[in-house]
Amino acid sequence: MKIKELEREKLEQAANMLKAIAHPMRIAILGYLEDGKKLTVTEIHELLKIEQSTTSHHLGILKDKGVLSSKREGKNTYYFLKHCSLSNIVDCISNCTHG
Amino acid sequence: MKIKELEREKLEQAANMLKAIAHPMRIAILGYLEDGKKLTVTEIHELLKIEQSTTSHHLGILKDKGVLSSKREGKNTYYFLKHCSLSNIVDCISNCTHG
DNA sequence: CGAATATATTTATATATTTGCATTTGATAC
DNA sequence: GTATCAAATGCAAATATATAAATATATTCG
Repeated sequence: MKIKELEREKLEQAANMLKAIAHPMRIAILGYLEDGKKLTVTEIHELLKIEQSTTSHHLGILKDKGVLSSKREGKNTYYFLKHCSLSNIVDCISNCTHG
Repeated sequence: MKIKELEREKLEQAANMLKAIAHPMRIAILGYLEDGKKLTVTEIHELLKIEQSTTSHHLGILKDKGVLSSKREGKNTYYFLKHCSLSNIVDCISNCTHG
């Protein structure tokens, strides 16, 4: 595999990760998961006041792209940040946003 | 306007900004614009080896969403980061990426 | 086992994005 | 003025994404 390919792949992975985050609801989810907090699908779906299936879908995207991890405990599945530093992205984008 | 609306709007703006960044070519562009560097459309189009019109389109998206600013000088238009701290996002996502 | 709760997946429709080509606009030089 | 270089725009086809409703899968409890 060429260096160039590696670069392209890495760029693509980075883009996919950012694309996963780049959605109002998913940014809100990340906002709730700062400082290593762990929340269940139901908790998030109630906090955000959106459909359960939609919530699960969003969490699935974030997990699939490597933003979140999950851990099942009994009936519940807890979701949490895979890399704590990802909170920086939300903080940074918030700073650059006037509103 | 309600607090909730403000929140929703801010989330949306943040999402739009991230969505603008969340593309392989546009991440690459941001990579070239670290440390306050300024580059023209042609320079970027040659660096990335993509069509001029495609380059212009990407730059337009980044500018429209508040990620980049531009400054015309004669025939050339220079593009640069609007907030230097936005480089942190690229750095952060690169760190969280294995590739 | 069956009922209840928590999550995930499937499906369909609507909407948005990416890309390159062709064209156009803008700025400079002659 | 015309020619030239730089950048932006309009368009169309392919592709991707968002949402909700319905359904399916797990897990626990009795």
